[in-house]
Amino acid sequence: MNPITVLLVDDHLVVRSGLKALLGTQPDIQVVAEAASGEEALVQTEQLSPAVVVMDLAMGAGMDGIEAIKQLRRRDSRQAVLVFTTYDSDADIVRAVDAGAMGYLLKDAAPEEIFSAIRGAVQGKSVMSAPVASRLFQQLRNPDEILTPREAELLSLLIEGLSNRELGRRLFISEATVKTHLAHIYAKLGVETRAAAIATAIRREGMR
Amino acid sequence: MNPITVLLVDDHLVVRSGLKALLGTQPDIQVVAEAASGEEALVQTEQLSPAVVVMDLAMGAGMDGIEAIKQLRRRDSRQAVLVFTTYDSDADIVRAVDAGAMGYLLKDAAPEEIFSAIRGAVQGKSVMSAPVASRLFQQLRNPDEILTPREAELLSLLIEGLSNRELGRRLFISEATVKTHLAHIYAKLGVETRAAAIATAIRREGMR
DNA sequence: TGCCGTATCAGCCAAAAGGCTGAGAGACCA
DNA sequence: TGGTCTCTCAGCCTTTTGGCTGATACGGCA
Repeated sequence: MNPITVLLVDDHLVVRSGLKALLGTQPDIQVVAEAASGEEALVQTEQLSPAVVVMDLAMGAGMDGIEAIKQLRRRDSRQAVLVFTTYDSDADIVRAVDAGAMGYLLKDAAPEEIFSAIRGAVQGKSVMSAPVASRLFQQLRNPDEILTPREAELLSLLIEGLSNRELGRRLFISEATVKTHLAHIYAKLGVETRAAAIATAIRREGMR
Repeated sequence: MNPITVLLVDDHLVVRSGLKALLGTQPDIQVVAEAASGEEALVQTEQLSPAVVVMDLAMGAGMDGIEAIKQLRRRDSRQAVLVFTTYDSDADIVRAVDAGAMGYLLKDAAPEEIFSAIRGAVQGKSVMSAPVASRLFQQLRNPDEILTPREAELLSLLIEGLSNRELGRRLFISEATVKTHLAHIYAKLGVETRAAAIATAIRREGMR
């Protein structure tokens, strides 16, 4: 049986080599190429059609990981994308999954976990580190549970179309505080603008 | 039977006197006060409790008519507010009705129309000039019909949470054009910000 | 032929929103 | 007692939005 071909995408050489060495210990996994940026990843994928793309989200310059995943999805390539990153922020997890990632691994994951994630990915199984999975499930089950009471209150007014100033007046807090809450809400909903937050919140049913 | 007490609110003296003279011809209608601004209108209403407030929307300085109507509603006063204005823009009509206006008359309305509007208002009947009514019904029936095809297209992307730049790229037009379209959409939906536009559009069912 | 609606774009300016950092107070829990 | 979470606020700076004015172009309709 042919080995699973893998493309590594990470802007740090050390990480790439380390991962490559690690994966090299597995006879059924073969790293066929490396890329240091999202752009490079797209080109390499096009040319080599690896079975799995293991990608960091934070790329120093140019296209970031999320965008690269979206681009790959758009070309309806059949590669499975595994996110391999340092942090497990709520926002990144949601965005990566939305973009089409098959799995989400933390860099401190055990080697065996990484191997099985890659093997599972080619079979269409999605794998994620335990802490990541628990966060994601919590999100999916009830996205509002992860919002604090105050944040939920603010969100419910936000979707009425109020401005920051109006939100502040309504809740008897300063505009600065409103902005702080909003930043947290955006992070938790996995969006970047109030427009997207409203769209997301209203769509998640119940909030209308 | 006591005459219907009326407060006139308009920043133009000539309009007030003209209207006062006109209404003076009707024995069952009595103008008890006049105000030249939204603020003044609130004070006068408080003190005199007129049965009907006839108000222009465009006030030179300070609080505008829409805001004045909202304030009156908030104090849950029992006055009926009739909008008496020069223009019949879609935005103003919707906003005035939303704010709680009982009727919407154009300044070129026939005297008889004005009299009957005032008489109807005290009985809880809402009256509006024919062109106003037709616009409003069109809005309510299907708000999208009044949007041009291009505007509707833009709106459908807007509620996805895209920024102006992204909208431009997606539609192959400049950001300037996006802004122009947005301004028109806001006017037609009767909102002022993209956040409110999204909230409104999604709620009007069908757009989700 | 001239006007109107639609779609396109520009430039300028003010207001709103967002990113980032840092910080203090109170609650709760280990 | 010390850490963590939540809520609060500030300042600074950049980007995005929105308001306003004005302009060009095309197609239909009177």
